[in-house]
Amino acid sequence: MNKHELPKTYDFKLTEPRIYAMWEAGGYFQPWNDPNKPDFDPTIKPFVIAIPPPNVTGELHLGHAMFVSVEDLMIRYHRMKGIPTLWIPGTDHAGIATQLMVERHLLQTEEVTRETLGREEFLKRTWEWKRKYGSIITNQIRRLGASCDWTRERFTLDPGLSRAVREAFVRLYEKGLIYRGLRLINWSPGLKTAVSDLEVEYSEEEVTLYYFKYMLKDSDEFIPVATIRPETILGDTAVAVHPADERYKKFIGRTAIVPILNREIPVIADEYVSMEFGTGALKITPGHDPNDYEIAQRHNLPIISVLDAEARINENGGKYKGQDRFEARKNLWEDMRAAGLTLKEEKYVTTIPRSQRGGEIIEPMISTQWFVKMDSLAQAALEAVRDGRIRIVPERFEKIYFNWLENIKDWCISRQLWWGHRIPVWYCPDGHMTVAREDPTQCATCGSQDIHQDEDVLDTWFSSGLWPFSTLGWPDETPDYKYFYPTSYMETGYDILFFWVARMIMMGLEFTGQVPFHTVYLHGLVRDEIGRKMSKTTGNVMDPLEVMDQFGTDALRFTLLVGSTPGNDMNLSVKKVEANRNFANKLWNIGRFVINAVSSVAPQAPDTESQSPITDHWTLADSWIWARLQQLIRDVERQFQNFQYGQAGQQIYDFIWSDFADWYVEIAKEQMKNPKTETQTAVTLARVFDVSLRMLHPFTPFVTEELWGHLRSAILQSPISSLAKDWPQALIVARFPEPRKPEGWEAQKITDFELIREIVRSIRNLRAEKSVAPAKKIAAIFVAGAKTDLLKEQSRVIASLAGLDASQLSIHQSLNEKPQDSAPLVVGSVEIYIPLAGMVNLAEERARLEKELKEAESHIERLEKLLAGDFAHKAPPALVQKEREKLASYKETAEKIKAQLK
RNA sequence: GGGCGCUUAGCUCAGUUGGUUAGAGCGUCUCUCUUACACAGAGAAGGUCAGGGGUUCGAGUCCCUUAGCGCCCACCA
Repeated sequence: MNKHELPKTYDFKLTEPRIYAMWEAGGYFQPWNDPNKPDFDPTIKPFVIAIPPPNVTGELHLGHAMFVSVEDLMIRYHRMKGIPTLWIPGTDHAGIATQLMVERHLLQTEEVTRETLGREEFLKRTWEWKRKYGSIITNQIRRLGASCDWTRERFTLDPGLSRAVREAFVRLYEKGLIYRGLRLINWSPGLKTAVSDLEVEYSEEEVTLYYFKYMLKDSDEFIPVATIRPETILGDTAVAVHPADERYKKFIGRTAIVPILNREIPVIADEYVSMEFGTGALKITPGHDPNDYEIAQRHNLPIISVLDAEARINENGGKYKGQDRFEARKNLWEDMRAAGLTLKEEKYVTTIPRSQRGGEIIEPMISTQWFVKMDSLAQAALEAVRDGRIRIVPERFEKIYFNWLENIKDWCISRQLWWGHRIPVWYCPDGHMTVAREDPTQCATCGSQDIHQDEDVLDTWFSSGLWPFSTLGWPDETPDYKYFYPTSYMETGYDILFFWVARMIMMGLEFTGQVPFHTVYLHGLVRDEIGRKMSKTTGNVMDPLEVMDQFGTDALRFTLLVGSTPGNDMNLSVKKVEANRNFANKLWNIGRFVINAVSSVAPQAPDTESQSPITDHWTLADSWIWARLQQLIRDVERQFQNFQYGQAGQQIYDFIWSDFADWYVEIAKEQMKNPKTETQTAVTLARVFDVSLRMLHPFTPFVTEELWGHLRSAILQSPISSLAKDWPQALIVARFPEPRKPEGWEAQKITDFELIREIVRSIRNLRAEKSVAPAKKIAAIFVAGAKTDLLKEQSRVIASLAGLDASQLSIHQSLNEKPQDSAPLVVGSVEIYIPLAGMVNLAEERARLEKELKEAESHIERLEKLLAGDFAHKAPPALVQKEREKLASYKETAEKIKAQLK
């Protein structure tokens, strides 16, 4: 009959790709106020998020699903508020990760290493790889429903962004904030590159602590020393003891002999040495230990490096040259044992530095690298958060942020890799450095044309740090940059607060003089259902693509958004996603019902212009659901303002399922049968459903868009078409509901309806208790007192929902004699008698009533005590009033029950 | 060594200006394929909100403390 025959089950597989294509083709992802267009209005403030760029060769994981869900929610919400909204997408070249991937691939397929290919060829291959696979991740982001402006997509190695990197480097250099120097840095022997402090992870491990003798020159005396890395003995340049240590005082200033190598080194005194720990004496290896390095600086000790790039012993290691560090450790120890220099070995638990990427043990090494001076940058970044220009949500991360920045050390930014932004510095044979924005042809100092560029590339995070403005055209003052910068929110996982967020803030302030965003929202990590980190080795990785295949994108998104709170990790289980798939389907079926109702409105239906559903002929249910909806809109708005997205989603869910579907829709079925109420019911259904879809859209964009389209066209083709006359083509740009001040009638309607609802529930309850067949209509007698009019008015509703026989239903203000052979119920001040011939067991009924009486009385007791105390004059009057009313109601109930029991 | 988070129904978790004997989903039990939906409907059972102390008229919510779990930061060989 109607044109809107929708299938019984929501088919997300067909719907999602179609809807996404519609959005993208419709240009909805682009800000409606565009600085590059003639009708641009610069006075309208936009809402902007720069996406955390996924690795260009990465694969979609739940971390992506999480940030897309949250950011798309933020973006869609603001877009629906009518704000010009821009979500800038893009990808990160991810230096180490990508280079490793390509290297591995080349080795597998062609059996070549990057070294044999050479730098130029290797980079060519990597670009090919990027071109071939780089769009996989962005397409997967699309599948999540991300409403990014793909016309503004960026890649960190794009010419524009590369220019920004150079600009940033040169400016910092010219300001003296970038320097090159020989320093002790963290070296990754597996990756053969320096890494920053952040890229080193420490894990507690059990190792061996080796005790040995440091023999003193020309003497049988020795100083006992302990180490966990015996191979570093080869690089020792001193033995240190505490100046006040009675045991070793006498050795200070003497000479010790390095085992096996027989090098002579001094015994020095330094307060750093702890007398209580170990043997109280310390071997000093400035070339391979940060503390020793500092001590060496104080005492002017030589620095000897004994390891090469792959952590093999170098020429300074005598006969151990060429041996791997662990091999050398074993061999050296054996030799020392043979020489009678060892004392003992014991098990020892300590923190071991490991590479975040490769997992191998990081080796501190002396090396020439590029650094960024952090003091002034960090200071500015601290200020920005302290003075509130940037707000971090949840707030507790501010402390963590402060703590890190207050203790920050210079940032090693050079990497011995090929894939990345090459350091824009050229050297001539005389050692002059030329630092330039454009590739120079000659040395800036001496004019020599024999110049070569620094071999190293920059840390990936250097370019990521520029992301919020480099994507908008900086350093040029482009229209996009001028309008969209600074961005609004920065949304990302708390695990990259230091790596990325802090650096963006520092660089943003340094280069643009503005905070790059005013709000940082940090989400938690997604873990498996029992809280374990998802990892390939544990085998508990959930693939978002599979989850979406099985349950749909909306279900996954809703699950990630609801039940997770900012900054807290969440445990994700398939069960939850399934439950939310069910919700999408529930919504779908509510939609089918609503659309059907709209389509069946009689042609001569009256006009529906009135915006308020409160006219004389609107039913209690109509008014109630509308009032509840207004309440919900207010709650949701508040929740959005406070970043409580999960809470907002949950409330919308509850409203739709528990209020709208379970109650209003059921009542609507009855009202639709009555020509008098048919139209208003369809209108109410349509309105409430429309608003629900709008509110839900940022959470579950696909199913809501699809349903809204059907709803809209159903309305436009119906006699109530004026309802949708101002609606746009697509829900994605429809207005998000605005909260209104509660109107006077709302509270009363809600209270009245609650009574009806309680009455229905208690009758249903009784039916279940008495095992009355569900289809059986039963009689009922109501004694309603002051509520008589209300009940009379609602008798049809009560009858249909509670399965009563309308012809055997009577409502009295009072009754002299209580009906015989009936089960008595008391709801508030209303008494209900259900005649159940032969099924009423007097003893049972008494027991039930007594139980209810006891409950009411315990409430009375509690409330009386409460109201007799300080509560009555200390608590807010409105609250006291509410409790008084409750007490009165319980008292009435109790009296009614007592009367029953007589 | 600092700092932070978590501990609420059998399970996974919500519960943000403290307001009155706690909510959801899943699971369990009883009914029902009632013309939107069995990916559903109706009903039910289930919690001394980790333990202790305090502030308050009132605490799951604020303060102190203890315990367990987890995370971050930190140079003790």
